[in-house]
Amino acid sequence: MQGPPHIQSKSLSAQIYAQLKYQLMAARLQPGDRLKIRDMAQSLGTSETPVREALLQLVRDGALEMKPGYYIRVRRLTLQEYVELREIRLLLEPHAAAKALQNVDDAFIAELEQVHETLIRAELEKDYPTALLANYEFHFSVYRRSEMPQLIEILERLWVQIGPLLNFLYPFGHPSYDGPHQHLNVIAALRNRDADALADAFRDDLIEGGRSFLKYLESIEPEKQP
Amino acid sequence: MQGPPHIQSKSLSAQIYAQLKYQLMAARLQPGDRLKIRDMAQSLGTSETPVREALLQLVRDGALEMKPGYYIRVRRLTLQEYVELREIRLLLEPHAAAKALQNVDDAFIAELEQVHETLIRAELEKDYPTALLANYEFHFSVYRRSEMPQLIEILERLWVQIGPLLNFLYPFGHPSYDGPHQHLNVIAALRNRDADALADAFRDDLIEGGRSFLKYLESIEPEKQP
DNA sequence: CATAATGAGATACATGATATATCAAATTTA
DNA sequence: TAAATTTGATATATCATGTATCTCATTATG
Repeated sequence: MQGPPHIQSKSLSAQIYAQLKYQLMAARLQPGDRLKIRDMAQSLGTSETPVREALLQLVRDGALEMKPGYYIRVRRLTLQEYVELREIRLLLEPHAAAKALQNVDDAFIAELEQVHETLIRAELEKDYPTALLANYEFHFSVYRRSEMPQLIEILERLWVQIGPLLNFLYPFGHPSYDGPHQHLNVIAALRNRDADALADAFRDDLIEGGRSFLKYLESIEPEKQP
Repeated sequence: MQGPPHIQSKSLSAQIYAQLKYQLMAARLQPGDRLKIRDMAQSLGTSETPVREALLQLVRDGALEMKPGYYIRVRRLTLQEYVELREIRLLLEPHAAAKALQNVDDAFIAELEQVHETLIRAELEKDYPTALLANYEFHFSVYRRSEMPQLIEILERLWVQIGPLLNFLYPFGHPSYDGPHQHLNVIAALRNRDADALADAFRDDLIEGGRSFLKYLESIEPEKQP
């Protein structure tokens, strides 16, 4: 999600799709939020067709759910679905990171540290949308260096499914930092050019980052989210 | 791809999407084949809107490629893209198989042997569409037992990207069986309830199955496919 | 209290209009 | 004369608009 979307010279469907994806990642939308084609078309100043097409793409991505003749809303992940997504991410993300290592230079590591600082600052200030975007940027700026575009596509789809849930849970369950932040292990591993340590650092970040979310999800699962 | 598509009581887009997906897996379409919205709408007896929507889904899946104002055609994978997809599959498919093991019983193994026999018979008779579908069925009937629906979704998307290429290459490059077929190792591992052996068998099947494709792809890559 | 009819709201689809990319032929130019 | 460029015709996707249909909630009814 590189900056706010100012796309041009693409089809309208594609532009709307990109906008929505950004909103899903940037804490603008929460699980269960309903999206109405007609309203969106009006507020965007377009017709319903491209809106509908963009929404259908996101349904396919698993970010939205649709009851055919009736409504479209931001998908609500069950606890079980969240766990499954995490399991898949554990298979893919450490691998992407390890592959990225060969394309990492010192300048990149410096940039990454900047992103991490932005994340920490935003968390302290309780600016969760910024924190979420910084976390996204931290992970994907590494993954992108893997030069595996199709793997990155898959990972983007996984993240856009989880995004709204994080938006909802972040204030309650963001990592607590008893120990050092896992991102620092990532940076250290990059410095040492140690692929195994790098993969492990991402694995740990995923597990630790998810732990508090999981705990919270378990506690509210019976009653479901609003 | 369970049998020919006779879908009902779904949205038109979804029906058309399912049909196209089937055709992509069943050797009806080859890389580079062009798909025209208007023609398809006419031959299906529907309007253009649902056709376009179905095609857009498949573009999103990576099965089709589209030059925005101009054409839509079956995607042509480059050698590099094929290799990347195989790398991703190697991360996911053995895992899915291992997870499936706990839900496998003897009746299932017997069914799987039937599917494998269908595959072998079809290959001998050079009935490649049937062989491809049987191979699909062999793999996914195992994966489905993993009870990881989202992982299976991802795998389906990977296969639908590769499908047309296999349709094109199968006559040239289908596995040669110097040794025993890897599917037999799969069945043996299932019988022994050996998760590691099962994962390895799928890994080997993927690598061996891809080897001859790769060789062929490399030989024609410079000039590209028709 | 359970069930059936009714109505509002939203999506799904069909139809029609517009814009744009490509290709080929004609024209210009070296 | 040959090459390159322009120009126009054609085909196609894209988007807008209008209509039909479906789902659910509410209310009426047995």
